[in-house]
Amino acid sequence: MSTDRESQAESTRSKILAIAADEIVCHGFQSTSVGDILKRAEVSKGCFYHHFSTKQELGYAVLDESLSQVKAEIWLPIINSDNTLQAVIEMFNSPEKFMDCESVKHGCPINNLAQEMSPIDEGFRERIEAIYADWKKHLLAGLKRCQENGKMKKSAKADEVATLIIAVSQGAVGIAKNAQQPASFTEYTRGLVNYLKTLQI
Amino acid sequence: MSTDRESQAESTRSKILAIAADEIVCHGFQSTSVGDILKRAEVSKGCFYHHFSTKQELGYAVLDESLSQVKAEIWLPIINSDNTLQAVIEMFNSPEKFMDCESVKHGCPINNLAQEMSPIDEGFRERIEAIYADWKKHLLAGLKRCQENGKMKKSAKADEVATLIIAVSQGAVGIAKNAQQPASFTEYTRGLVNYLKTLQI
DNA sequence: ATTGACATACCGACCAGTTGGTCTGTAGTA
DNA sequence: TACTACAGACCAACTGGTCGGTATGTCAAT
Repeated sequence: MSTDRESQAESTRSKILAIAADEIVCHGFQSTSVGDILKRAEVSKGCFYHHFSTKQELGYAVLDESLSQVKAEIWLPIINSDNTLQAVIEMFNSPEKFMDCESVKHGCPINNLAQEMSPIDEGFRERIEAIYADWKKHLLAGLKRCQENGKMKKSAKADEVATLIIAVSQGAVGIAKNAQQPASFTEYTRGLVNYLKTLQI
Repeated sequence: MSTDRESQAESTRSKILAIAADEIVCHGFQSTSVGDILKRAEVSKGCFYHHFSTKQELGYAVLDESLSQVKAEIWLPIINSDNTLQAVIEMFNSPEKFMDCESVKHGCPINNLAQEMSPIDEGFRERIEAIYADWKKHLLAGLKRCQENGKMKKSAKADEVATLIIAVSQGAVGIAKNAQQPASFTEYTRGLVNYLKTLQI
């Protein structure tokens, strides 16, 4: 059967990918050593370079395949809610439901890569910009639905609210990462939450 | 005279410091090579390690002596204004007066170091947290002055506004850095500006 | 059913280049 | 003589990446 061998190979690949993702959030991309990934994954150098032609390609793969879960875990519930505005407020009120303490300390993996790699690697930049654009598009759609359903004041400009939410969340995640404690996230987010409440009907 | 020799040494030191600061904003701390600094500064290794005992100590010195000017250039005018709220709005409306195109591409140097080094080096973390706390303290004082002088609604909670401003500016700087164009800064900042205008009297 | 050609998945020694850092030495000054 | 300010050869550790080899499987021809 080809399946056994192929699925074995696939699991090796995803093992490398998962460990690489972890190493990258901990040390950043440039300071992540391929050698360290090999050790933790208990995989030979030949094996690694069979699956990924360069370290850069590994980085792209981590971004594409492993980090798409940020969207699924954090943004999708908000986007798909029938009351997006309320869902955003709840997320900021109870961040611990979405982010554990570890991820606060390491920050948003996408934001991390954005800050480190965007100025020096166009491949990273393009991918990350696409992610931000995607978030904004869906968040905006959700907010407009709120306005149509009478859950959000129509006087507010939905696109400005959407970008405000994204900017604050990225800023607060960064500040909380620096402080190394989740409480800072709440502190730097409270002003936005209270503003968003004034937009509710 | 001792002065000649000492001032010569001091200028060597500050030359290293300035070039190191530039290298660090361009490549991040960990990926900045001491060797590259030596080449650009036209200085020998012995000279470098005479002035700085380790690369880490150089990083601290850059943070303490070189990057603290960010405050002076951007925040001081806002903090010292007799109408801080208005000054903040103006800053967000005309960011090009405060940040040239280059600095948009490299992002806020302090935020860069925060994101890179805070989780792995307590010395960097402490210094950066102190800077943020300082910004917040002075911004808060400025906003309270606005309230007392009847330039800002007293119904707004000054501390929440202050943290909101900081979070948005950090988030927007990061997003603009990723987009590699100043226009994004304005886009992700507009929502805040319009909110701040509603607080003016 | 057996064989042999071929591909996949992996192994690990090896490589040139770079890293931060050390050490010995020296020119000028006090 | 002793100290400061520098010079630069040198070093071990580590970097990402290469390359020849091998074990294991697929598949077509016999």
